[in-house]
Amino acid sequence: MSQNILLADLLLPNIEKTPDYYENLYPARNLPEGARVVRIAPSPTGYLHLGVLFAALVNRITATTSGGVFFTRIEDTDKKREVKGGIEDIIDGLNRFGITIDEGFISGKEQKGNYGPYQQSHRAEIYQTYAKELIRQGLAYPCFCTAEELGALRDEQEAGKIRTGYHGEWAKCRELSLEQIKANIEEGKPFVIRLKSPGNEENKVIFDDAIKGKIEMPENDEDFVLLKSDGIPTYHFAHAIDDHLMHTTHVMRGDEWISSVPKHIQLFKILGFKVPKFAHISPIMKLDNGAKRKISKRKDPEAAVHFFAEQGYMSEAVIEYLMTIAASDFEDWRRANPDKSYKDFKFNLKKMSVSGALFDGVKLLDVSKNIVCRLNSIEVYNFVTAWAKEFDKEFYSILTKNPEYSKSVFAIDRDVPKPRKDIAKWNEVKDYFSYMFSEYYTPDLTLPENVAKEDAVLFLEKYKAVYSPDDDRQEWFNKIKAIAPQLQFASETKEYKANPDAFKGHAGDLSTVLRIAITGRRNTPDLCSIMQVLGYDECLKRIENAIRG
RNA sequence: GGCCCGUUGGUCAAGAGGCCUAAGACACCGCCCUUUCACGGCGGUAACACGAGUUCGAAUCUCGUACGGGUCACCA
Repeated sequence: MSQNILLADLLLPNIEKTPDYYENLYPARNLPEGARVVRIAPSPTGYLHLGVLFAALVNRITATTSGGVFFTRIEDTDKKREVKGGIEDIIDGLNRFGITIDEGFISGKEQKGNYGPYQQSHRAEIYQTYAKELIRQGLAYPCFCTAEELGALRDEQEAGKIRTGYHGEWAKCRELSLEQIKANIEEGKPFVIRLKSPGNEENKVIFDDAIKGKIEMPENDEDFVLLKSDGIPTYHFAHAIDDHLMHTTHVMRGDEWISSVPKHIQLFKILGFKVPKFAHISPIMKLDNGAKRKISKRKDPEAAVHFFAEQGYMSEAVIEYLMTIAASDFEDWRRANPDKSYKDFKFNLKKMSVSGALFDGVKLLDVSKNIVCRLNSIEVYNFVTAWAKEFDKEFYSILTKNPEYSKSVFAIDRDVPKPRKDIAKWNEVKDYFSYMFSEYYTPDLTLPENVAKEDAVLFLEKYKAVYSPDDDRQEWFNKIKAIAPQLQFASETKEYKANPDAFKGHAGDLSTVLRIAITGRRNTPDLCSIMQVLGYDECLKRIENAIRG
């Protein structure tokens, strides 16, 4: 035993505290029964990934539903992969999506809470303290194996068809004597600290995953690395210590971690910690050449959450869509509670899919339309201009040149009892309303097949004479109906349908002619409103242009 | 390859041995409404991976096969 204490001091001479110090520093949280303490622990290796957003959402809503705490912790123990500005990108990204953070990094720069620091690179002493304790107890040891040696070991195992890894008799450094270790250290050989795993592959470890259910796996017997040669912990070790000290009750993370759970459970037990509840979230998938695969940062633009901002999706829409994936009963709830915030939804982990869902951009569009159609013209104006300011400067200046006009454009078929459901994302707006802005107006004056050019011209001439900008919808259409018979068109559609041979067409066809003259399109929102917004002079100009054309 | 997990219409999914002649949503198609388009209403096409077994009875339980996914680092 004293050998172990000597070893501990030799390996980690600068560590003077003991685990008790930290146990006292971070007392249990004072939370009501049933409150769940959850977290996301992203590593700052790039921009905010859709999967991280999804995990954050699930954690957030779990904390909210249970009256618990949602915190963030930065897992920056791999300095090689670290990206500058990575923390800001992730945390600020979450904020932009309305994911509120109770504790930890609440912005790119600020941390909040009594269980910090919330950045693993600032917690080295804590991990080393626990590692030292493990060494003292003979549960961890130094390993001097080089990458080459480890590679050779692996090759040997593969050749002999033996399970690979640093376990059992393959764990050479387990047997090193104190003298050998001393000599190695004096030679300046780098070393890692490994767990002396008490596990046996023959035994089973069973745990109940809150999402996936009961899972049974062989016990861990690998002497995996606790502390890397730079004294920084691996994920596994940091996870056990941080989630214990931060009193996480539910570890909800991507399901790529499932296979490591035996390691984690073993660590928690060895360290004398209470094992948290695990919930492994299935990844969001993507169809690639007919094959399903996890959505990838490298291959899929939509993996980066920034993509949605560029396209002009509302963050609410993305969240709403993610909720439909997260909870199979969410859509039913939404129908019953159309006006509530998703935050009021009672989230149940059991309603999460066990297998990964394919990302469905078409469904997102639909969800998005349902949200946008509830906005009024002022809100749309504000959102579109905010979007354009960042992603379409030209459109921005056009929109803001005459804000009142722009707002009246967005009011068309919107500030009415039954708003139109058309726009899903802001980058569609320019094209959708192009005819409302002279800069983008490129008319296609092709007439429908059933209307002759002469009739169209004649109609426009007659209409021009009676057109008044003050006409309401009723009056507006009445004028078209009044002209119809003069051109052998039916005033009423029913009239035409009852006796199609008696007419060239019906008033609807003529309104299409007018629509084409005014907008250069065959399909638009309410034409009467469009003409009112465009104004008399502009409409007249366009009608005359169409007559000439 | 070892170890885990999964497989219900094109997609998301409900489903916990008889309520399944298998719900709903998106997409698609048709009809109605309608000045176009959209909205809305009504209707339609379309699924339990396969094979054994247990059972009076299986989408649901068991086993096997196939396929898909994850994981096997001093990365997280």
